[in-house]
Amino acid sequence: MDGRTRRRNDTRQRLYEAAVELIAEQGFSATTVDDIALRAKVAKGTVYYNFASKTALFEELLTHGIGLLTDEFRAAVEGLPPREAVAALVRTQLEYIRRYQAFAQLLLSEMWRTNREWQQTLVLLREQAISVIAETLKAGVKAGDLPADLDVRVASSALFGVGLVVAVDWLVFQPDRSIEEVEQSLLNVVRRAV
Amino acid sequence: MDGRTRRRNDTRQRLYEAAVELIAEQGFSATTVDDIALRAKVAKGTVYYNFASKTALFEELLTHGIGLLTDEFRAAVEGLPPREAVAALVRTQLEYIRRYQAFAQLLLSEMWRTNREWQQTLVLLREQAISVIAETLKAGVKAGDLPADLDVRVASSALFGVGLVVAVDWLVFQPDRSIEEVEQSLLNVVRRAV
Amino acid sequence: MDGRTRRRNDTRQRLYEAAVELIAEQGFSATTVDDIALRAKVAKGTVYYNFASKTALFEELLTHGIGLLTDEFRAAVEGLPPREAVAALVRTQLEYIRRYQAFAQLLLSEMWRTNREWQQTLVLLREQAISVIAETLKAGVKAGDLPADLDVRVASSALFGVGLVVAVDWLVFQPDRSIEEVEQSLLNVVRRAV
Amino acid sequence: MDGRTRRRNDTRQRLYEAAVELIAEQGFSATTVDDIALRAKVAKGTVYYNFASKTALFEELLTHGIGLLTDEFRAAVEGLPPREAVAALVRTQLEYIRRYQAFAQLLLSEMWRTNREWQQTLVLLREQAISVIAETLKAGVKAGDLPADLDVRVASSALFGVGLVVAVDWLVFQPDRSIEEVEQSLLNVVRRAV
DNA sequence: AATGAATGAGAGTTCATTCAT
DNA sequence: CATGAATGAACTCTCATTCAT
Repeated sequence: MDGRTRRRNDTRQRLYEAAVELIAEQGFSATTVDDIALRAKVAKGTVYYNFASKTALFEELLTHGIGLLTDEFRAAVEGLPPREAVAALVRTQLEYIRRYQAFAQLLLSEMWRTNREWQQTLVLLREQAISVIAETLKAGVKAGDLPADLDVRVASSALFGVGLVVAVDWLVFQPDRSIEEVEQSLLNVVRRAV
Repeated sequence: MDGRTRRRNDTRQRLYEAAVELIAEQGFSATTVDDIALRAKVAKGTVYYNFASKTALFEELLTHGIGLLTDEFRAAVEGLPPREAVAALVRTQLEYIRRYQAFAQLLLSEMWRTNREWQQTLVLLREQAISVIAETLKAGVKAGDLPADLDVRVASSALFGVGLVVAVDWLVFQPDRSIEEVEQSLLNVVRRAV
Repeated sequence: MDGRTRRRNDTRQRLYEAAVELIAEQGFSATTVDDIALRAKVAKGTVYYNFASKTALFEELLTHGIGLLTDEFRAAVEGLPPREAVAALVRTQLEYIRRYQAFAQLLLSEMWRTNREWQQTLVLLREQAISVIAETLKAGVKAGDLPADLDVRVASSALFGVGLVVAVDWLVFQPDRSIEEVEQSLLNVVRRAV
Repeated sequence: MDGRTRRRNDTRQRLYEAAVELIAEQGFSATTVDDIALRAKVAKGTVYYNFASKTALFEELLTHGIGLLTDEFRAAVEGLPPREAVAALVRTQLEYIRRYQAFAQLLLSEMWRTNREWQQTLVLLREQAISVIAETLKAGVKAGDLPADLDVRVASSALFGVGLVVAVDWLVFQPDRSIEEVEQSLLNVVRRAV
């Protein structure tokens, strides 16, 4: 990687971060390209030098963020027996949300919208992340470690949503409490529930 | 109420409904006043004759919607013993979300944002609704029906969020499943959890 | 005049007064029909019941106001010898401006504009008022009481303008000084000048 | 100054000129931003790229214009004995008004309004310009060249107003007469008056 | 690789005017 | 004679996007 490419990657990274934070706070529409450029400390034109459009920047950002989560999900369950794998998923999600709080907020706000340009992209990405959960649950049912009548589709979707909403709620409204407490409570509930 | 007042209230009601639906689908910023007027079948100026601004319309709408939920929560727990009261809250929330799906979607999208004009209003309203849950849980702990070590603040907040996200997820992504299933699963989980 | 007509005249008078004050303060365009109705304590529709349009209200108001001034000019010079007549005109103008301060401000603001709807009306009215001054000066020149080389057209126009600007300046920026002082200064200057 | 800065200053200058002319003709409220952009031959957005708001453009314009007049006043009286200095002020003002006719018209229309956003700015600027006149008169009184009982505050204010109204009246209603005549008449009157 | 002045379509808002009551 | 809810054209202002430098 030569100097130019490195510089460019730097700029792109700064733009990603600026965009995630701002969109988490205000939403996509309310965040202007001027805002993003200002926070990333580049000129407005630079945004368009690096991304085709505001929407493209957002979509790349979604893909990047959820791809990361999916990868971490995959790594977490690798080789674990079903019940431990479920616990690992919960821990991984919480950990991820703590690290990328703004991105999590953004997901929570956009995931259950309809009629947005990037809806299709988002649905696909969601599917991707949830499928790791679903596979884990399916394996558990097959192995007899989880109840045979567990509705895998509903359960994996709910697991994902619950983790997201509980963690973000904690970060936004009760930031004084330790994440371990939240993790413990969630794990307890999940263990009893499945 | 004279003819004029009735006409005006009609108009306001139509505007509420149009705005809720559109904002649920697209978010506040992406929804234009033209859109709202068009769907409510009034002229754009009429929106401004009835509300001071787009933001004011949204705030009145939030106040109205959450006020309704809070009232239903209050009515639901009236005179019930703790564990039944908790179940009643869950049922009420799901019922409410089913009836006012668009409003629920809107809440899910806006509730965990920060830095928006109406944030303060929203935090207050949230407090209002959640306080009914908190009181119910507190009474249950006091009566010995719920675990003595239950963290009421975390639990009520989580209960509210989980209901919201699971129900909306169901409405958006799995509308083919019956609400009773969802209710049953949620009740099971909640019962075990508390 | 029956009860109805009296009531109507009342309303019209109130609207006149409200409009004059507001237009003096803010100008014609910046004054809204809502403002006028509010200050006159009538409903907005009432303005349109009494006047064809905002512009018509303003034109009637100009005609009425300058007509009054012209009449007072005429009455003031009646039968006086030239030099006394000039003094009388100055005194009359000041007196008038003191009584109808808002209207005078309004005149000062609109009289030297160009390209406005009512420009033609205003020019005509101005001519009307100034012609009384011009006739007085002409008679003075003829009688040998005023310099033979006095440019009547320039002088009458200047006399009118100077009186207006000095008086309004006094009312707006030096309201603590007595009108007699202003009158005395003006009379001195005018006497020496002609 | 680089190319970009030069381009931008060009644009700002063109906008100043377009705005002055239009506001002089029609007044501030009746002049639209579209009008201004059209006459300056730039896009509407460019107005807002260069000025925060229509009001801000107007205020900058006022500051710029009266600053210029004040500077010329200062340069004109520099080193002159009192009576000559007064004559120089009159000549300077007339010359200025002839050069910037539209701005003078605008001043005449706005200076004696009340209750406008920029009123405070205008009062301050007026003070600035008039203070040069006042200082000149004060020096004359001190030197014994002007009557000891001259009310400096009233006189300087009147001098400013009279010059403005007479010159603008001449430009608007008697553009056929030469400026020298007007200057001569004004100088005569002023000389006798003080 | 980056910049920032300029653009114009489209957003929120205002307001003179109409009309059913 | 008077009202005030409703209207829509026209306004001020915003912002994603372009492009010459």
